[in-house]
Amino acid sequence: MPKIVNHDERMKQIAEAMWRVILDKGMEGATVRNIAEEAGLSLGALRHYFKNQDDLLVYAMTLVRERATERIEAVAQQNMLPKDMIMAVILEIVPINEESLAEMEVWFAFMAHVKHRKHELDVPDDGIFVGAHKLIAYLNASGLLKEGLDLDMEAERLYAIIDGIAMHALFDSERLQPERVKKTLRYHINSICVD
Amino acid sequence: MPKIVNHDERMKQIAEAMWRVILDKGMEGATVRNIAEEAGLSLGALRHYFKNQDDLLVYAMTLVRERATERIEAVAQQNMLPKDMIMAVILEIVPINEESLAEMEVWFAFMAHVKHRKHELDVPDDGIFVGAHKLIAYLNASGLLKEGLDLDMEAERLYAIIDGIAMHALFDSERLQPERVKKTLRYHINSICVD
DNA sequence: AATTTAACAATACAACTGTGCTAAATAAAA
DNA sequence: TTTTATTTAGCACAGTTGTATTGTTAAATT
Repeated sequence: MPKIVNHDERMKQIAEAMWRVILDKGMEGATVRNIAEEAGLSLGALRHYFKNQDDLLVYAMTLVRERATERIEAVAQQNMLPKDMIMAVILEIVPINEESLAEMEVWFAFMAHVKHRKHELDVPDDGIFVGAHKLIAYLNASGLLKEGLDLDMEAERLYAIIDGIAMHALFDSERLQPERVKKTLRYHINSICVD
Repeated sequence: MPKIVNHDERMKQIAEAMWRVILDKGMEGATVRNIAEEAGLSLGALRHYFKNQDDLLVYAMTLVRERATERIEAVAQQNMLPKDMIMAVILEIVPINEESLAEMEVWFAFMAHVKHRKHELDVPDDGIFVGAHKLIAYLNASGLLKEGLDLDMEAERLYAIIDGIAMHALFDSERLQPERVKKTLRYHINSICVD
């Protein structure tokens, strides 16, 4: 087969081009033409890889999720102190740098766009809910949690805080800068952990 | 037939029609034609009240914010126990019924849509940040806050929890139902208050 | 009574949309 | 080299978009 780049690689390049377009022009600017141009391809070429726009949309979303999951798992496999690991994992979700800020914006744009079409599109879940539960369970297993806490409630609360801060960091990045994000997260973790 | 309703009333009707369209079809379905049809008006009529789409967008956003603010202020003026009032105020923001769920969805759609156009559009702030600070300050003034809390951090955390839960209630309303929303919020408030 | 203005409706239009189709170019296999 | 499959480009198409223009009617003002 003609393999300057392989098929999957091209699909990823197109998906990444879509991210860039969304970052630059928002979801309303994410037309097949704009994406093709950003990817340096013709309309026909793009259509060769994705038979319609929804296919590309779902693929691009799934790829965002995969990339984030990979980063988190890489962090989780490092050998760190439990409280440090929790922080490190959360900081892979919450946008604190250019890359994760872009990722978050793309994900948000996707979610808002896809909200009223969940039934017709196979939209991936972000997995943060189960992640929050795992983090709380891990803290508990490490014996770091304070006495008398409700684990289920703590997971729900952590889940809300993660996405809340992520959202604020995205929409009000000037006010909620990386240092303040970290400070707030550390404050919360300390509030539920023994010293 | 002019003057059946006055000018401002018509503008509100059109904005409300826009909300309904967004709820039904999402932001991508919020075209001037769909909005006009939903409002029972012609394109020309709509254009008589809003000279372009951005004007309508900003007006509709502002109206969402105003309505919510009014509801919250009405609650705040009731004579309640501080902790109950805090809960009541937050429950006016977080979507727990059809109306506030719709409001939140519209607001979210707006935010996602105007994200990359903030500079050219005069989009209103939701005011929840200052609201969260006020709530914490009120709890503190009432002597209900636990010792040794960082007020600024508590406000930031409450702000994140409110918007995080709001977001989850919106996108995962099946799992995060009203009772669980209330339970989580009560859990958090109790965790920062003396018994 | 005459004039102006507010409140619409109808239509036109250029730009842009996703998608389908055809044909050419390219590379691999024979 | 020939054959075959993959990749790419270009364009047509029908539909939708926001907006501009023009026309009509009735109320308000003079």
